[in-house]
This record gives sequence, structure tokens and C-alpha cells, in this order.
Amino acid sequence: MDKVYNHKDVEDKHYKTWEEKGYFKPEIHPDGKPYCIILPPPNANGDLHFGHAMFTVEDILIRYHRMKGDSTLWLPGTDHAGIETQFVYEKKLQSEGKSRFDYTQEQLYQMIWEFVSESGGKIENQLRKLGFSLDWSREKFTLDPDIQKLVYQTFKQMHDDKLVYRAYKLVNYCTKDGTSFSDLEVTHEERNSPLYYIKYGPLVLATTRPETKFGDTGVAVHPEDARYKQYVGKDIEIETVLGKATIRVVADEAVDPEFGTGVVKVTPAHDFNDFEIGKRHDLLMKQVIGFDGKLNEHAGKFAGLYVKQARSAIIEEMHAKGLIEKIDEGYINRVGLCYKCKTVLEPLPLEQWFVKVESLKNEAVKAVKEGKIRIHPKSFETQYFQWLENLRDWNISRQIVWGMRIPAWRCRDCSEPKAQSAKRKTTSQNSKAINNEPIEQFSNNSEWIVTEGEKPEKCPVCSSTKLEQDSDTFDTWFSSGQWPYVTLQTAKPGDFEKFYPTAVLETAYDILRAWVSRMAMLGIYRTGEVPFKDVLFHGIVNDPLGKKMSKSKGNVINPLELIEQYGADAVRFALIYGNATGNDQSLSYPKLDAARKFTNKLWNMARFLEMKRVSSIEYQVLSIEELKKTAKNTTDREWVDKVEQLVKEITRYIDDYQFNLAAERLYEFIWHEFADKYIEDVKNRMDDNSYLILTTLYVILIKLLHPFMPFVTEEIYQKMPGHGESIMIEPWPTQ
RNA sequence: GGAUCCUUAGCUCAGUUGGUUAGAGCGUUGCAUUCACAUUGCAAAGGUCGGAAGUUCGAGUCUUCUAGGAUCCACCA
Repeated sequence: MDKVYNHKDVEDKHYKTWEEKGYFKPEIHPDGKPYCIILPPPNANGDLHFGHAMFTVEDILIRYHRMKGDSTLWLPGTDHAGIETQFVYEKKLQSEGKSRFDYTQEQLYQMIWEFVSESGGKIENQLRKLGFSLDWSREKFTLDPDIQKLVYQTFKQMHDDKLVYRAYKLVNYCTKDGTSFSDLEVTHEERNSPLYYIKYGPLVLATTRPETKFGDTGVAVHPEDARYKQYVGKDIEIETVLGKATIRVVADEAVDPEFGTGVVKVTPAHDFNDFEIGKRHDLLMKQVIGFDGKLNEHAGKFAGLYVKQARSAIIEEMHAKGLIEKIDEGYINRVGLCYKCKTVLEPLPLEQWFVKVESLKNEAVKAVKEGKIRIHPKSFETQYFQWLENLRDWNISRQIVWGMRIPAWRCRDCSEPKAQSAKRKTTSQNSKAINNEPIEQFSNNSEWIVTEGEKPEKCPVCSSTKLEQDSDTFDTWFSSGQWPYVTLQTAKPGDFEKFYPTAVLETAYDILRAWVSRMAMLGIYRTGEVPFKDVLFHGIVNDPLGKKMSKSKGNVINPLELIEQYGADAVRFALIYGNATGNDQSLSYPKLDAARKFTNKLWNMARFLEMKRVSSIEYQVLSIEELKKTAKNTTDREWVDKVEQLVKEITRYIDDYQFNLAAERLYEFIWHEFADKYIEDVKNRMDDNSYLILTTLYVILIKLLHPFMPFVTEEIYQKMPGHGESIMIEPWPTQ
């Protein structure tokens, strides 16, 4: 044996052997108790980062259960990551002087498909570098046809159950990326937005958005506000930059009498609150901003201007007409931004598919309250409940091409679109802006023909064959929210029946809402059972200074480089050691170094045993019970007891998801007790019997360590006398 | 506005049913050794566990209040 453990020589070699021998498959223990974890699918087009490296937790559980003899499945897969990937691809197009508008939806989809395929297998190979014992023969991709089919079935079923509906609501719309976003995808930022006090006939109101004035269909005051009682319910005449107009005054609880003058303009087409106020008072809806971010024909001479330009132009005009009473220049508010491109999002009225969440979320909440799903650490339960309980209906339509096309068709001959869609290519030309139409939330599902993916032959009403598919795609989370059962349904026959519900869902806590809660909702809906029994959260890995790693800050550390430098075992161990479940951590080079030295220590312990090996004794594999009987020396006997105790401790720690404690205890025991005390003691009195005890105990220790440090333990195991085929299929130590 | 987490040795962090002298890694100091260990071993210094009050025979651990830091959610016309 070399003097120093060299991870570079062993890691790829062992991984290859493990995979080739089929050790990662549950069939290794066909009759064992089923134990299954579904890997949170990384972006198919992405690169390995520390979020993925934290999946070490899952590999520990998987390797532990496999050694315990369970029929263990860790199922890998990748996600098409709709907006994320399309965004990356559009940047690529941009660098080539092209844009998405140069292609049809089908062309673009095909191009992105090829783009993603080209990087094919990259992330998978990076996960292999970490030693993850994933069953690659069952790997899935969210856009696999069989997966899509199941997702379509869910949509169809929800449609039949009246849980999805088509509605005309305000959405968060990015005029640059040309798509709407769910509430979760909106980021907020404080901005300085001057607050303009504008004269509205006899009233004065404060607004930060004077350019939406043309869409005003009402003015609201608080019902108890004595100052304005005389106006409530009346139409008042106002002077505007486009001439005289009349407008209705309504009283609504949503108005804060303390803010500004206590008077609010109501623009139902461009503000979420105003939309609600408008609904309550039957105000009309008038759209003045188009999906291109420009004012439309209702803005008169300001038509064609972008929102920002229009705002200053209108203010100038108002000044000239004496319509501005004062301006609070220092006013700061929070505006919603596109989380991808930071464009200010416009609330725009759009017809979209929504999921009715009421019954779904109640079931998801119930599952946790009744203990069918247990969340660890428990403190995250609060977040889960809070988010679900306040959840509004979920907009699942996205105006992007990289995703599953929504399987809904509309007849061009007999159905009249109530509102225009944001057309991808020619937004401004096609937009017939809404003008003074009543706000109504209609769910005329009858107009739409929903299928399980196949194109319907003809319109069931007029038999026309001119059917047009909804050009939108599903929100990525609508498909990934179904991941546990769609993967098991399609991986291998019988998997679903055997492994569902899965044992553990382990992931970073930051996607609790977006992903975990949705899997709970959709999983229970579709299968009648929870998708996982335990939810386990890990924290975020920050840079060594405690700052969040981000590309823009330039402080991203590539885990592959650390694996190269320290070895996968050391990287894994450093992430687990000294970090309580669910807590964030800062990457620590001293800790990585300590972990690497630990692999070297293990190596040299093995080397010592090899040097002291007595060739005359026939090595046998003994259980702890047998060792107790075999040990002749009292001290040796004591160490058998200590190791027996350790086995119990480590087993309990893993069962309780206290991986840090298991790792710390192993480190402490192996190095500072077993090596420093026992080996030092036995060194000078070594005989055949002591050697047998020492070696056997050492093999037990590296088995306990194997889930944490798979490579070095395998390499050492292969050098031990009387070793089996592989440490990873050895039984977990017991008495 | 609401919620959660963190505050323990110089630094980074463990410490999950409250129980004997509060632990690790790195760093610091001294000694030993190159005898399995690109080193390792032995030993030492270093903490009133953010602050205050309370519950208890007993609190780093539970309760309340409070200071500072981080994150998330809601969202302001």
C-alpha cells in the first residue's frame, strides 16, 4: 500500500464497478423491505453545485438502507426547467443576433431540445463524481413522453373534476420575457417612486402610476371617511389630459384613509387590488397597457409609448394643465420584478388556466397535521402550513415554448375568444385591448376540449376540424409537482406498487413551497396517498465568508474542483460533519482539510494492519457476539464492547436523521479512541488473537463509515483479509 | 406587517425527551516522534453558552421579555 491515500486512483474505478455490477438497483435485495428516495431532479441543462452536493444526505440514507438489506431505490431524473432553460437559450440566440421571435413555437422547442440534448449526461456524470448510488437504469426526464402522458392525464382528470378552470385574471407579466409568472416567482425590490397628488375633479388622490389613469374606471374612498361621504355612489366629472370624463366614486374597506389623501383611483386592468375592488363594485375593465409594455390606443396621443416614457410625458402635460397639486419625490415603495431579467412586472389581464387549490391544499395540510407526512426539522412545518393556508388559485399557464404544451384545444369556428391572448410573435398588432368590459371571472370550460395529449378530431359542438391548441405550456412546477408518482409509474413495471409512497423526500428548504407543498397536493389528489412519509430539509451552502454563492457576485465555488482536490469522500464528509440538519453552512476549507486527513488516517490504519498481518492465521469474518467469545485479552474484549456500543449509536443517529452526530462520533471514535488508544495499546503486545479482533473491529468501523465515505472505505475493504465482493453490499453491522 | 432561524473557545460550528468537571475542527503554546500516518502522538491555554427575568432539586437546553444578525412570506395605492 502507498504511504498516502490517493483518491484520484480509486474513485472512478469503484463507481464504475458498482454501476456495472448493478449494486445501485433495488434488485440486489429483491425481497427486502422497500425503501425509496426520489432524487430532486436537477436542471437537465445545469451544472453541479453545492445544492446537489448536499444530496449526500440521501446517499447516506440509501447506502445505509441497502446495507440493512432493504430493497433500496434511489431514482434519478432531470427537469426541463422551463423558464430557466429557455432564458439561457434565448441569451444564446441573442449572442448570435437572433431572438425567439424569429422562429415558430415548434422550431424553437426543437432547437432547445437539441440544445439540452447536447449537454446530455453532463449533470449525471457530475453526480457520479460524488459517489451517489443512483439507479441510472431508471433515470427519467420530465419531458419523456410517458411522463408527459401522465401529467396530461392529471390535467384532464382535474378538468373533469372541475379543479382547473380557464379564467380571465390579472397576472404578473414580464413584457420583456413575454410570459406571466406565478406569485412565487415575483421578486420585490424597494424603489423610489414619486407619489403624485393629482386633481380629480373635486377630489385629489395620490398615485405612483399616473400613466394607468386612462384605465381608471372608478375612484375609491373608505366607507367611514367623513371627508368624502357626500361623493360615494356618485359620478363625478374630472378634467384629464385627454379632456373631460366622468367617473364613479365607490366606498371600499380596502382603502386606507391615512394614506395620501384617502382617495384611490381604481384601475381594475392594471392593479391586483383594484381588480378586486372593481369586482366588488361592478366597475368596468379597461386595458391601457399592452403585452409589449406600451400604452395602447386608449391612451390617445400617448399611445405607443413605453410605460416609463408615458409616465413622464403625462406628468409634464398634467403640470401644464395644472392638474398636479404636489409631488412627494422621496416616496419609496416595493415593486414586483421579473426574477429572471429584473424588468418591472406589469399586472395585465390575461386568460389563463388556473388550478382550484382549495380542496387540494386542505388535503395537503391534513396530511401533515395527521402525521402522514412528517417534516424534519419540525420548525419548517409552520412555513408549510402558512403558505398553503394562504394559497390562492394557481396559475399554471406559461407563455413559453420550453415545456409541456397544454393539452387543450379550442374550435376556431364556434368559440369566440373572450379576451386576447398575449401572442408570442406580434403582440402589439394582435392585441385588441379590452375596453370597458365588465369584470367577470368565467370558467367556461365547455369551450375548451381537454384531452390526455392527443389532438381531438373535431369540435363536439359544430364538428369543425379547425381546432387550435392552446399555445401555452404548463408551469414547470405543475409537472415536477407530480414527480414522485410519475417517475415510479414509468420507471419499471411494479415500481409504483412497491415503492410508493416513498420513504423520504430530501431537499433544500428553499423549495418547500414551490415544490414540496405542490407534490403533497398533486400526489394526494392523483394517487390518494401521500407521495412521501418523511420530508427532510438541508440548508444552503454559502461561501467561506458566509455569503450566498451567486454568479453575479462571482463567489461561486465549483464542487467538482473540490472533489478533484480533496476527494469526494472528504467533500461529502465536510458537508455533513458539524452541521445540524436544516441549518445553513459556510464552506470551510479547514473542515475539508480535516476530512481529507481523516481519509488518510483510515488508510494508514489499514496499512498498519497490512504490515502486521500474520500470514499463518486463517482470517474469518466474525460477528460481534462471536468476537466477544473469541477475544482472549481483557482489553481486546473491552474494545469489542465499545464498538458494539458505537454500532448502536450510529444506527440510532442515522435513523433519527442526525447525520452530523453520526459523522462526528465516527470521526472521534475511529481516530481518537480506536487509533490513538486501542491500536497504540495493542501495538506492543500483538498476537494472532489480538490481530484478529483488531482487524475485525476495524472492518466493522469502515462499514459504519461507508455511507458517509463510500470510496475510501471500499478501497480499504478490498485490501482486508477475508473481504467480500464489495463493502456496499455487505450487511450493516449488528450484534 | 407576519413568520422562522442564528447569537456557545481567537475563527467556523456541534451539543433533539433539561442532569455529573460545556465539545470538535482550524488556530495558539509546550513536549515527543519520523517507529502505519506529505506527519502523527501527548499535553496546555482559552468559554459567567448575546442580555434580563422566570419555571425547576437542577437550564446552553423550557417560558416570557429584550438586543444584534440572517432568511422567507405578504405587500403599500
